[in-house]
Amino acid sequence: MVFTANKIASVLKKNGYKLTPQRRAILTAMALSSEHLSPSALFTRVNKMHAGIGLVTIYRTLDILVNLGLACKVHTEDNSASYIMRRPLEHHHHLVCSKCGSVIDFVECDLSSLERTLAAKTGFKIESHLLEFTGCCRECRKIDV
Amino acid sequence: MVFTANKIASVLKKNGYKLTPQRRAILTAMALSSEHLSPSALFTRVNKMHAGIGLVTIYRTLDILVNLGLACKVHTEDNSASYIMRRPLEHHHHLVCSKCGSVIDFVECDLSSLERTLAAKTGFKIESHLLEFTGCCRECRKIDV
DNA sequence: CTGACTGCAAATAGTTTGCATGACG
DNA sequence: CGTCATGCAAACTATTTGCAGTCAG
Repeated sequence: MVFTANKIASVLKKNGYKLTPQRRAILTAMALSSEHLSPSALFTRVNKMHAGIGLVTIYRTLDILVNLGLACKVHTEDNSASYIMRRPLEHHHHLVCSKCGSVIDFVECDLSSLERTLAAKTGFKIESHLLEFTGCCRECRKIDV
Repeated sequence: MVFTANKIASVLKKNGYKLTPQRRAILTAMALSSEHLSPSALFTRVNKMHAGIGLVTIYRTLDILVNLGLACKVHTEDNSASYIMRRPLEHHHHLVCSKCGSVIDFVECDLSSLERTLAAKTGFKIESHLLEFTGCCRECRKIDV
């Protein structure tokens, strides 16, 4: 379950941010998408619903969302960032299709024992981890043989 | 054990690439560093040893190394890429210090059962995975307290 | 009202490309 | 010697910043 646009809107307010039509449109567009969107992809979608919103506003809004922990940045192969609404509470990871770029989330991961081992061996204080599987999704396997 | 500059040089030759002084300098600089280096950091180091090498050449050489599987790209927090010499044969992952950027490799990972579960659930043919821990290394913990 | 927000344009930063010259093999 | 490699400058793409006008609360 993803945060709804309304839910996020109220979090924004609580943190002293104003709720402008632009921000509403951005939140709605993000909530409607289950994939990660690059700032410019989001820009395109947002402008279909509500023309005239600047790319800069997208960047600034994404920045706020990330700072509040409502959205998260995703690593992509090309050099641009992508953003996706964060699931409440859930720590999650991605399964990325190298052909079509579709992304599936998953929450399963049991790395705590490995984490302890590594911490003990290296003296690191481990703060987070990134786990990403790459492969070929069901659809692309059909096409490609 | 990291590839030595010489070892890599011979792989380059085998693959039909010419061995220029610029490439030698880049290989040496990379082999000397245990951390990942961004193209511009590498540029700085390379030019200390052998002035006059263009940043463009760094990019082109890194590209070749990645294609030959001799170096690999590392994810970083800012939007730039970093590269590090790859260890021969070994499948490995990184433990990255968020303070100083040092990288420790490790090979331990047991993700095969998770991989099977995900493959069954999603229909993906999983080809590879990326696992990266981020934290604060022993040295930086001393300094920072 | 008033400070926060927006859009524009211009500035940065990272990376790529076109092209004439230069050098490895 | 021919081809691949290099360096420069310019092109591009992604992102950030300065600023004056606008609007939510």
